[in-house]
Amino acid sequence: MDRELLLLGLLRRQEMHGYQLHEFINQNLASCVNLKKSTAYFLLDRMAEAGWMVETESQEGNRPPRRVYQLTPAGEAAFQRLLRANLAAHEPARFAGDIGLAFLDALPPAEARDCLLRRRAQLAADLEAAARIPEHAGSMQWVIDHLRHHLASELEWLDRVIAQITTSIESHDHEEEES
Amino acid sequence: MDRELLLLGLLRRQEMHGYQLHEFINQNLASCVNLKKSTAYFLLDRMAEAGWMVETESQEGNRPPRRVYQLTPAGEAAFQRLLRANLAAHEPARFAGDIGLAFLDALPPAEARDCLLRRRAQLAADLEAAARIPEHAGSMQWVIDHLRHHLASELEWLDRVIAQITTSIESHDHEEEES
DNA sequence: TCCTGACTAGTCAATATTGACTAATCAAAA
DNA sequence: TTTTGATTAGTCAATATTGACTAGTCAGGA
Repeated sequence: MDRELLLLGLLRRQEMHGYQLHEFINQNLASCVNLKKSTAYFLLDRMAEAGWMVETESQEGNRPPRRVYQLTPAGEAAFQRLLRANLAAHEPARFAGDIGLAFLDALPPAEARDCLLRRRAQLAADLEAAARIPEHAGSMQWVIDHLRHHLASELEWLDRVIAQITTSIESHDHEEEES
Repeated sequence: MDRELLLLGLLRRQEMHGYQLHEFINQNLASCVNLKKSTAYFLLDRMAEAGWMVETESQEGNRPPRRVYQLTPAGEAAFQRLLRANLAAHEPARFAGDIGLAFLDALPPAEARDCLLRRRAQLAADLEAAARIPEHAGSMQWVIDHLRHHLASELEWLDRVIAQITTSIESHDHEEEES
């Protein structure tokens, strides 16, 4: 449903062909959705079927022909409906990374810490990358702000986890010393 | 991949049947994964196929027969490998709710604010629910802590968004007054 | 000029995921 | 007591998603 909203929203600003849509999304909106090319075409075809948009073949030079999609009034109506639904609902995020944490005690603490430090490095890199994203026009900027806020919050939390594990390693070391 | 890790990790503590696994996950680990019953059975069958676990039919009383799964050494090895991979990688979360925000300017500000206030209510309710989750044993507690931290951070951010929209509505009102 | 590797644009068979269903058991109300 | 609704346990056909592929274009170097 949300992916449809995204495609509709982009086509609403200007008509585009499939490849272009997929490209734009993966470049600018990777933090919201992970949309593969084949999925994009599937959704576009289905929405065209539903009368939300019309396809037009377009040959530019002698490049391969491209299917250009443009919104119909029914598509605009669907956009309005989906937009309100999306904004009004809180879709909780799923953290696949928490699955590992749930079984953290299956690993010797020192090794757990090593793994998490590698995770931290990636997270920190992502945060820096997010800090370097240039300003975007209009409300697209909210998405970037959110990404930054979220990554910063994640880093803060991960550091707390690592600190606690480090403490537990140290106290364990002391016990070793004393025995 | 992560879902496999989850099933392996649970079966590692004690053998369980499919329904029980699905039940436990949806009760306690809904913040990490959204695993439907049919998906759970599909994954369990596949992992049994791969030799990571063995199925045993078990009839208790005259209840319907249940398939109980228990880990093999190959399953334990897979668990160790997947656990390290999961812990060492930062899997960025996707926020489907950001798609709506990207098109926020398609709505009159007052209406956008109404929608977001409804989103806020849900988020606040989720946060309160998370605050009431009882303590869990061992490292499962990290998952709950993470959920609480994340929801609090989200609420903080959403409040900032709403505040800014409210400001823009007010300044717009003033312009109306002056004209 | 001809080759190579990257980009453009899209297809399709294989996989993964889900919703809707069956079918039995149990508790408790009518 | 028999009917209703909740719970347990799992199946399967329909949908959704993906990875691997085709096939043309273009730019630049040998």
